[in-house]
Amino acid sequence: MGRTNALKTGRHRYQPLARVALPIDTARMARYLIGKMVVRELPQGVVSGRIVETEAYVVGDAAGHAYRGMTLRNRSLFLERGHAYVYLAYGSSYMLNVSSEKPGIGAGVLIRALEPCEGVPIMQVNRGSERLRDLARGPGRLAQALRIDRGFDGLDLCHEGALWLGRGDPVTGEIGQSVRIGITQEANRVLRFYLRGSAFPSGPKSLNVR
DNA sequence: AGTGCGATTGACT
DNA sequence: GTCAATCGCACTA
Repeated sequence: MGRTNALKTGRHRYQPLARVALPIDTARMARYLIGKMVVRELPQGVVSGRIVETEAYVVGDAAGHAYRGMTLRNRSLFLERGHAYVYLAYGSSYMLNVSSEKPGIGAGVLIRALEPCEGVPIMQVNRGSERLRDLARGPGRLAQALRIDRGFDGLDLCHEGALWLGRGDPVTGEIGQSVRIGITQEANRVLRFYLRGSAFPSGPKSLNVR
């Protein structure tokens, strides 16, 4: 922290991600997003976190929500890369995804965990939890900490606003990979990415070794 | 109109 | 480690 003055903008430490810099390939995008920032601007202040865990839901993936074609719920997955797809899982947890392919092609990256950076006290209020490690470890917790819901579905995340993606500090550690969490279809595909050695990714230890 | 099912979480043994 | 809550959505009729 602190050596990123070259990236500084008027209001924030980080510039938004440039869409042209996003890989047009879902698995590569999932890896690319490790180390980037999710920034949420709330009335109380800015809340942000560094992405430490993602999962790719690729083209033709039976586990992906776009697999059976476009519906009212999943249509944001078909937007140009860099748009939010937010849905409600299990009736209680919102999931933040980033669309990842060309317009009309449905695929996305699930943001599964953040290392909290700015606005930790706000996250603690939003989550009703004090523990730093639990604030955004898991996709549902992440959305709760940042107050993300279906209202953000379809938002372009490549511009500063209520919710956007920022360039992070360069990733120094290794990026690990594993099978994805919580799915039954295509369960053997290695499409989960995480920052090795970080305390903030979700998942059992057994998945966080490679 | 009815049915079944999760890209999870938190509580509990 | 196990397990149930919870509800929007897709699917069938």
